[in-house]
Amino acid sequence: MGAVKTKRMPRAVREQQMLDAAVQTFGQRGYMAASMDEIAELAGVSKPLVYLYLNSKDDLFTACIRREATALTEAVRGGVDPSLPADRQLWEGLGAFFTHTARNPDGWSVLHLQARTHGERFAAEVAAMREELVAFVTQLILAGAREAHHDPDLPEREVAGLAEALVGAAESLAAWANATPGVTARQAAATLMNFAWAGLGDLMAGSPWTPPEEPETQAG
Amino acid sequence: MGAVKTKRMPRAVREQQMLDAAVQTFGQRGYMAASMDEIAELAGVSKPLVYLYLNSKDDLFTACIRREATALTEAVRGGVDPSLPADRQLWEGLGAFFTHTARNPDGWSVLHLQARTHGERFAAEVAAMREELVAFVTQLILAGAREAHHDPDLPEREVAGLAEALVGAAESLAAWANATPGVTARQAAATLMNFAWAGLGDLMAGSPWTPPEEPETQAG
Amino acid sequence: MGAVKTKRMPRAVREQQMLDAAVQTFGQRGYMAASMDEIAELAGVSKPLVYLYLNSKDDLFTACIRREATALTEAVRGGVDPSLPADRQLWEGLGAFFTHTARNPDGWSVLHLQARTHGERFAAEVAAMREELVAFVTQLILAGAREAHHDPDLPEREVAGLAEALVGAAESLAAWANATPGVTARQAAATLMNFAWAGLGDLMAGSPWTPPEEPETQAG
Amino acid sequence: MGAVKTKRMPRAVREQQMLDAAVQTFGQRGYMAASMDEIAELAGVSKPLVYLYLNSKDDLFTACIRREATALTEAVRGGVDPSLPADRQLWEGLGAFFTHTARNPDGWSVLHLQARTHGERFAAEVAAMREELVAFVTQLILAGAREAHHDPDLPEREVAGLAEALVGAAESLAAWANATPGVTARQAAATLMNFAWAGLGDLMAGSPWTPPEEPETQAG
DNA sequence: TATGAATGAGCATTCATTCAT
DNA sequence: CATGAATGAATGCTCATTCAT
Repeated sequence: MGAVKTKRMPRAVREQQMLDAAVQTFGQRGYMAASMDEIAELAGVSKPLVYLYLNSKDDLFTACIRREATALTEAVRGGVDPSLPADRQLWEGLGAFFTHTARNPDGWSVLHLQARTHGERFAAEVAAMREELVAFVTQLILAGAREAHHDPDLPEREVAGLAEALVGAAESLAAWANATPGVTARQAAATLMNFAWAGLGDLMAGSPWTPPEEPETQAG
Repeated sequence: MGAVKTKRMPRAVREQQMLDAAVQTFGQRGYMAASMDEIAELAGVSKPLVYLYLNSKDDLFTACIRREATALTEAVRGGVDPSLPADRQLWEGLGAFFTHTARNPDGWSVLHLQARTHGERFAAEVAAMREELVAFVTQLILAGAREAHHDPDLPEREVAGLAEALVGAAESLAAWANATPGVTARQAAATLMNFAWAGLGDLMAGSPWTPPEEPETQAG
Repeated sequence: MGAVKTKRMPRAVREQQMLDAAVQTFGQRGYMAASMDEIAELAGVSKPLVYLYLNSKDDLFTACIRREATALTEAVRGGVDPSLPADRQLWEGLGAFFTHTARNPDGWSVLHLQARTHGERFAAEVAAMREELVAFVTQLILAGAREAHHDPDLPEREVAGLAEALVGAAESLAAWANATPGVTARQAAATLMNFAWAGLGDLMAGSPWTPPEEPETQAG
Repeated sequence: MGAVKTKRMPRAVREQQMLDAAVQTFGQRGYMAASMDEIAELAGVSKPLVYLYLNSKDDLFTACIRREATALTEAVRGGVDPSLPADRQLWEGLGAFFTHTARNPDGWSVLHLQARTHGERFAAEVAAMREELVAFVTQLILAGAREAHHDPDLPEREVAGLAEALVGAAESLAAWANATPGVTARQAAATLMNFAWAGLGDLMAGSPWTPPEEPETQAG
């Protein structure tokens, strides 16, 4: 179990092993139920070394949050082509989001569940990342409105609320997609895109939002 | 601190006091960080009495979840008039939801955060309640589609995903509304209703969903 | 479970019910593992009543020891006809002993195991009874020696040791007989009688002690 | 009080110190009344270290039983010269037994009293050792019978009962010898040897079994 | 006579954290 | 760079015992 016991490796490498073990353990057991003993064993090192490098359980958890938050935001930003129209950007961003969370369930659990349930300090850490995502979505909404050149009367707070709702729906669907067998990241993205862009009213009237054909692998 | 030390009360009353204290403590500290000592003190009783009545930390937490889940579902169902059209029912349900969660932040924390992060047993308990809400929303969506007499091509799973997204967005907005000063339950409901019913596309094109005028307190 | 809940009985009767429950519980669970709760429930009364009548766990246990010790000594004394020769008396006494202990395993457990393992106070209580039995056996040995009119050179302490060994062997065989299926009280008595009276040397040389034919039910 | 606080010792040494303290505490207080706190303090270490090495109160007790059982059987077997005649072997074995139990009263208490009164698990552990002793005695009885070349008609179960009685008598006498000032292991062995080998009948008739003179230190 | 309500005190166990090497 | 040895401080839980009625 755990990493193979290879001795004497450079600090940076060891640290990553520890963070890997920590994310896995925190994600599966929860912050409080995860013991430093278990993390150290899973990382294949002795407990004092974990303390030497990461300082304390608190700091270790914070490091996990930061690493996973960065990874997630980079995945989303990296998945989006800023030259496309707003709805296409949203569609791509959602796809990247669902793909990343599906591939890193422990990291997502750390961010979405653990970090928000164990003290303001950690919650603030994720909140920062979340605000980045919300801001990104907010920009998309405003850009979309501009593109519709309707200069729609969307007040500041209203847009903030919409972005918040969209991100919240995405987070919720991520868990649903992970838990429902047969639902892919792409399908989750499509469902949410429909919901968010077309709205229930249009959907019921038979006017869904139409996803582009095979956007990722397409030539043009 | 804690309830006034009133002695010798009937069991039923004491049990409610204990549940009150437990919901508050679990909601604020988290399941693991909450100590039975703290709960007992807050309830104004000795620890053995808590164990005598509620059996174990596990059982106490389960009792909290059940009480809060029941309270929430009843608040939502009770806030809806089933004779109204679908969008109105949704509007009222969301209003009741945001109102209840705003008034019971600790209970909402127990359901939304704590119960989902500490073992399958507890998660399953909330999942049952959540499914009830999702089913409720699913019925509304189907009813709305029927009302639009368009027999829209909404496959089973698609509807489930939509309902999931809507509930998720609501849950997320509840936290946002609680945390953002000046955002009322009514405003949160309006934002979400706009988002869900009209969709971003329509919103950007200047066609929002229009809430009824002062539905609860209206003259005519 | 437990006695049928009949209310308002005279104190003496209730006390016996409590002692019955206590002996059973102490005998099976052990002194420390037995809880006053369990005893009260088994006795079909509330805990305060147990305290009202028997005062404390300590006192309750002492009462159990006394009752069982008295019952055992009376059974042994009552089973012996003092007009018979020494070996016959020993034979009858052993039979009564094995019969009683087989019929009251919980009481025997209280005396033989529990009382000796939980503090001097209790041990002294059984020691008193045991000394009575040892004294009885000592008298039999001296009487037997006199009957053999050999005025054998048996010093005081030697006789005490012999009696001690005999009683110890009996106690040990009682447990063995209870645990070994198919070994009756009579057989246990015969085995011990052989061992004690004839001795291994004689047994090996083919000269066992001969038990009388059907002593208890005999005509003459 | 307790061991001098010597820091940083190898695990094996600390474990023995802990077992020493545990045997003493269990032997004197009893299994349930002994607290891990007391044992740790007596061992001169902190409680967590006891748990780190010995795992649980249960396991600690089991370890005590095993250590003491092994020590006792080895003492008895080591005290016997198998080339001697049966009665001499028995005499030596009894001597070793009484000597060992007199020197390790706490260990003997653990085996004889505590282990038998606190759950089947522990009882089974001692029962194994006891059966070894009973088997040893059974062999001696059969060997003795063969030496008397009388091919005495001793049925299987009869011999088992005899051995059981002898061991039981020995166990009982061990307690008696420890509690009676002035009774040495040698005297206890002589008393039991008389009782067991010659039998009360022969003793009364003036034909005791004769112990060899100074067996351990004599030349021939 | 009898009990529902209540508690002080203690116990086994675990965990984050630190020396000394 | 790395660890075996060690602990202070909690925490969940139980039990004998007592009021107030």
